[in-house]
Amino acid sequence: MRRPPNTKADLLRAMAGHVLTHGLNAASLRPLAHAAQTSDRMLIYHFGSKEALIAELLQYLAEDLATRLSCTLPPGRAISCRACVSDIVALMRRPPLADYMKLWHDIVSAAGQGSASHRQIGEAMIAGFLDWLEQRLPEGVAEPRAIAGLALTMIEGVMVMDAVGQGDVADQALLRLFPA
Amino acid sequence: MRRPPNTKADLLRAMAGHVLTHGLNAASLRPLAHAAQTSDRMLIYHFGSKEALIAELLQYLAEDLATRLSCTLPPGRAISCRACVSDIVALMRRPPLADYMKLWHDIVSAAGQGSASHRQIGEAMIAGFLDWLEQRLPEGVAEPRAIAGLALTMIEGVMVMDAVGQGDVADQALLRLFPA
DNA sequence: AGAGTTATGTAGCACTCGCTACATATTATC
DNA sequence: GATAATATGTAGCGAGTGCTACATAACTCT
Repeated sequence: MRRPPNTKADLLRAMAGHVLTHGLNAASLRPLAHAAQTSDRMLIYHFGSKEALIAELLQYLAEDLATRLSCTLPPGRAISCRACVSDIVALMRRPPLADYMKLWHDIVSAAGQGSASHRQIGEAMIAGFLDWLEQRLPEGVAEPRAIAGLALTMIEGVMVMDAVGQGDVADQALLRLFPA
Repeated sequence: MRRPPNTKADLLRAMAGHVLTHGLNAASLRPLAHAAQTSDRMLIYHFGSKEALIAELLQYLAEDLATRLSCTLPPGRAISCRACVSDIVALMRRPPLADYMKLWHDIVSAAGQGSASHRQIGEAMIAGFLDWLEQRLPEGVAEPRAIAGLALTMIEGVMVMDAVGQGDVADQALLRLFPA
């Protein structure tokens, strides 16, 4: 294995792009293979099964999202809980992170339908987000873990409202969560 | 058309049961037809296309959910915002309404991926829920529409957290939204 | 009774799905 | 250079997809 032209990481990166633009439900082997300039035959060869491939792909995308989040927002603590949440929401609503939110809802949907692998990756993503969010809260906030949970739950609700075209309601709600 | 053994409403009721237990992604014509004791041929005959069928089915299910919500919770206003929200969440988490929440996330997922019909039905469901929720808030709440929006956005977030096994975080968040 | 509309069964088409069998390159090891 | 392990192409299988063509019942209206 000197310089394999298509290492697993290369494949994952290419497939991630496809999934981000077309969604999980359109993630069939042949389209994924085409996006990675290989064949369905080779995807099964590398990952064993579609289920295992999707699991690895979601893992890759989860780390990718976490990295993008940390790198895009200025490091350090927010000036207020309100600013912390509204900054994150604003970021999630615009490309390129908006695509990750569409994918996130695909994961939530599959997890709700009973897919253990989707539920696990979803649980881990929330846990990681929670840790990161807690670190971003302003200093001196009482019970930061609980506040982070409140903020994250609210953010999830906002993203749902956005998805069905009710972003205005979500905006009004955000204004009331942490009064200025 | 005297007594057609299978009227459209009969078909919709039977198919609704199937979709509630198996989800939207498993809603193919043949399984749906089997659930309604008819054939894919007849479903297309009655509804014109699968897309139109799903649209009518979701419309039916949305009205069904609204009816169940109104009939299950005791009529009248809640004693507090906190109780109002927690009663609704408790109801949504248990059968039979939990199935509607899984379906709801399927709708959100499809809407996010750009399906106009799913986005429309989702938008209408939120609007209806918002009206109903506003009516249930205690008397004397300032700006009840905005509070209903806050409560509903939070409820959506709680249901997402539940779907990925983070219901505990959602519970903690609920306790802080409307302090007792 | 004849004509026309409505309802339904049977068969099938063209396509996609995940996956596999088989053959064959390419590379690593001895 | 022989042998073995790794990597890849071609072709296809069986199942499922939405949908249609065709035939034919059953019923309504004149």
